[in-house]
Amino acid sequence: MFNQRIKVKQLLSGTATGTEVVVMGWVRTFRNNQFIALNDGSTNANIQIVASLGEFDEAILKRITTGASLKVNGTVVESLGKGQSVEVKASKIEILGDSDAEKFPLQPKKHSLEFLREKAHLRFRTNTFGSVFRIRHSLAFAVHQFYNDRGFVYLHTPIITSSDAEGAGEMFRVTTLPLEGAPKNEKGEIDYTQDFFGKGTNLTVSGQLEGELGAMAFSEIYTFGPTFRAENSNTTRHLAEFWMIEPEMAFHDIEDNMNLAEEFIKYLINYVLKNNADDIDFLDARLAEEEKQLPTEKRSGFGLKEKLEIVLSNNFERITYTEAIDILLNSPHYKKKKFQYEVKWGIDLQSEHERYLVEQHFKKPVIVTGYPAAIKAFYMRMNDGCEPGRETVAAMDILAPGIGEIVGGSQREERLDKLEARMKAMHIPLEDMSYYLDTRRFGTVPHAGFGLGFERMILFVTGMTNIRDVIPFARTPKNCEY
RNA sequence: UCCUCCUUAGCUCAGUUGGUUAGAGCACAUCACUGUUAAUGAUGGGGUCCUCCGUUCAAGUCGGAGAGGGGGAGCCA
Repeated sequence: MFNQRIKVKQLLSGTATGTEVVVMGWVRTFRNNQFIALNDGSTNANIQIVASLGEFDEAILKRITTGASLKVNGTVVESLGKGQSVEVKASKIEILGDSDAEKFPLQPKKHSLEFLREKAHLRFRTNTFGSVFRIRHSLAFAVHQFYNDRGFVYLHTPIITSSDAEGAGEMFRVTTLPLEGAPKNEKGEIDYTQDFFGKGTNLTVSGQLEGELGAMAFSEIYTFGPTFRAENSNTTRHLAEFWMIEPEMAFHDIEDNMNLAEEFIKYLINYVLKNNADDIDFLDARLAEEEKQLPTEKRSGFGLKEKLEIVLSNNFERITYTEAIDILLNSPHYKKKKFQYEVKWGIDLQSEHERYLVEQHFKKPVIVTGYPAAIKAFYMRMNDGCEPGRETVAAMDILAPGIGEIVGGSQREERLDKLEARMKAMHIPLEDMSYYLDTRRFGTVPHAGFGLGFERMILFVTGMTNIRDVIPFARTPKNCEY
């Protein structure tokens, strides 16, 4: 058995001096031909290995370079140096894997995130990405814990789908037909009846519709999986492949939906503050350092930890779309004509409008409800008693400082006649969606749900600003490395 | 897809009104030192100045096109 080692995190959290240990990890730096900073990914902290002068072959010491992997036998001792309380005095050092220091791209110095993005396979070995991806793991775990504790069933919705009615953007086609010389039908179109599934199929853009089918039996379900959008979006907030959490709840109205979403977000933040305190502290310090480089007017004014604690201790502001428009119209910003896009009832809120509401006006997360029906999806429930010409739906978006839309959800239209009318008006073929309409035909109930962009949540919690830095291997237009 | 900025050593960057042999720190090599904390000191090697085309006696520097990247916008999570 090889793995009889102690992890660095455990070793640093109070191993008695005098204990004989085996540690394994990768060299971060080798100082003074004596002191090895060894890291195994369990924490950003390194264990200092002391290779006392004269006790090791010159040939071995030569091979202890940044990036090399080591197995070290030694004794835990109180450190004589100042930077750490304990260290391991090595009795035996074995090189598991050499690392040519001239070619290894990571140096004991600050690298740009852009550079590390190109070295995505090695960036896990840096402090920043170590923290980010340990937090990503924790958040994923917390998602399951949150819903499991509340009796939700984790439903695996399909990744390959023949449904394209969601309309949430361009889809990636899934096919085994040859690109050249694909079979054609009489109309000269590609004949998908000869394709693998006998019809056209795509990668899913959302598990929501299937999620609704599950909620109509289990009462409460959630999905948590990858989704795919072939939109040519080149921003710090979009990926072609991203992960989404979509709970769907029977017997819930829009208010229940908001309550759950707010509770969920706070739960995730709280979980990470408790379980990843070191990583949050590191990212907090890193962000503070970055802020110092910025001109005063561009600084956010408070730290990462502070921001998360403010979110935890305040209720999310809840306003209607109509109120949001009024706030914008009465804002000094509007009166000074600083908005690039027109503000009037009926528009979709632009990024600049959302940012103003969240970052200038309320300075905390905001839930906007009751959007105009004309700009929202077919499955959202029509609000009753609307002014003619101002029909709204029971939609809700949660807007977060620095991120924008982090959650999008709605109460679903459970009334068959209204749903069918809406689908017809939006030219959605009812026959293709018969399975979906069955939930309204047989024991329909009020229900609601939302989607939380997992990577956007990670951005918020880590204070990172580019979504490509919070997913291990980012897929974006013109970029699919690894 | 649109707007905008950027691309100089392995990395982070400097490079004057266009002018001879393009610099610094880190990294790397050699030596010295040895309880260091991104160790330190000395010496040394290291360049398709993103690519192509053009202007000019002369282009890292000016112009055009292209590629890659950053930021913003649209779309959205």
